[in-house]
Amino acid sequence: MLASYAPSVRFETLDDALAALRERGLRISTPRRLVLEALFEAEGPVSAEHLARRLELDVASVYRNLETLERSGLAAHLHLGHGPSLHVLVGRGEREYLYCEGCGAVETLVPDALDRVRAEVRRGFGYEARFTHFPIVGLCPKCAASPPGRR
Amino acid sequence: MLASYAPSVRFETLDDALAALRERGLRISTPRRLVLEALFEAEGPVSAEHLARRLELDVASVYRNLETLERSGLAAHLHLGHGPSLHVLVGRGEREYLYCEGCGAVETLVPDALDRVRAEVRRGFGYEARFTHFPIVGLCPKCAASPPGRR
DNA sequence: CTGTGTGCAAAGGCTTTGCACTCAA
DNA sequence: TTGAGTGCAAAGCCTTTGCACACAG
Repeated sequence: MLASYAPSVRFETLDDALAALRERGLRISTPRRLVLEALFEAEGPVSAEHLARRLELDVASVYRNLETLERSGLAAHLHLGHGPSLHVLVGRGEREYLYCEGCGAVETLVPDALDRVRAEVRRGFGYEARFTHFPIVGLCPKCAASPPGRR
Repeated sequence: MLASYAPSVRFETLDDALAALRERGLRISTPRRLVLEALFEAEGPVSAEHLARRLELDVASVYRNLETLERSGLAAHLHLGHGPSLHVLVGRGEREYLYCEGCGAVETLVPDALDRVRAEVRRGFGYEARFTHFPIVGLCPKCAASPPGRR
């Protein structure tokens, strides 16, 4: 139980992901493969702009591919504060983050780390909270300790 | 205890707010007063565009005033899903919301409603979660019950 | 009178869309 | 061979900025 929002299928490897795309009748163009590889190699969530620059691809193509990957259940995007959307691979677990508004740090969480928080929201309001699209934002222990530091 | 992010000063009335602006050496122009009044009358968070249209003001002026109000601690903005930022008055308590990604419903919470959720985040990760800037997003009881309904 | 705040217009980030060409299947 | 996917360019949202004028204090 504790349904969570884990993907129903897990794509652990690049080949798994490519196979899934082929099964959907999608083609494996060079840009598409590059984007997918870059997501596999990424340390954390990345922006379309970042991928385009790093891979020397047109940003429009990157956006279209990210959308395709998202519709295929291979990738997802999330919002950390202001600025561009960030993209991650789905299927290897880590989909939830804690974002510190003080120092900008992003802490990657293991899959069920927020289950107790979700349970608390469910208990109080009946809402099934998702923290995948809009992660929990706050102040990390260090920033929470330092001077009031508004904003 | 349970510090929360309640404003240190409370502005219950329009006159309180106007006085606070004057104290800061800010002028009370007609557009500024209209924006403030509209925020006092608003049912919930509103966009700059909405205010501009409703008040027949230039949208740039609305944005500037919202920023001024925010810097003065009278207003705040938050992000509910995609789309424009939404603005609310600070100082009358309600600053936290639950947003349903299924049906778009926005549930306004009383000031300390999320204290137990915050406590759970603190307990688990040492983070001091803020839900004022990026509210908790999920599925309301009704949407959580209905078919899987991705997205 | 002074300079803060205004409307209008232009520009700036992020993202999407139109279009003709390329290349995966 | 053919249409899905590409690069390039333009446009679309949301928001900010520049500038000359207006008006609050």
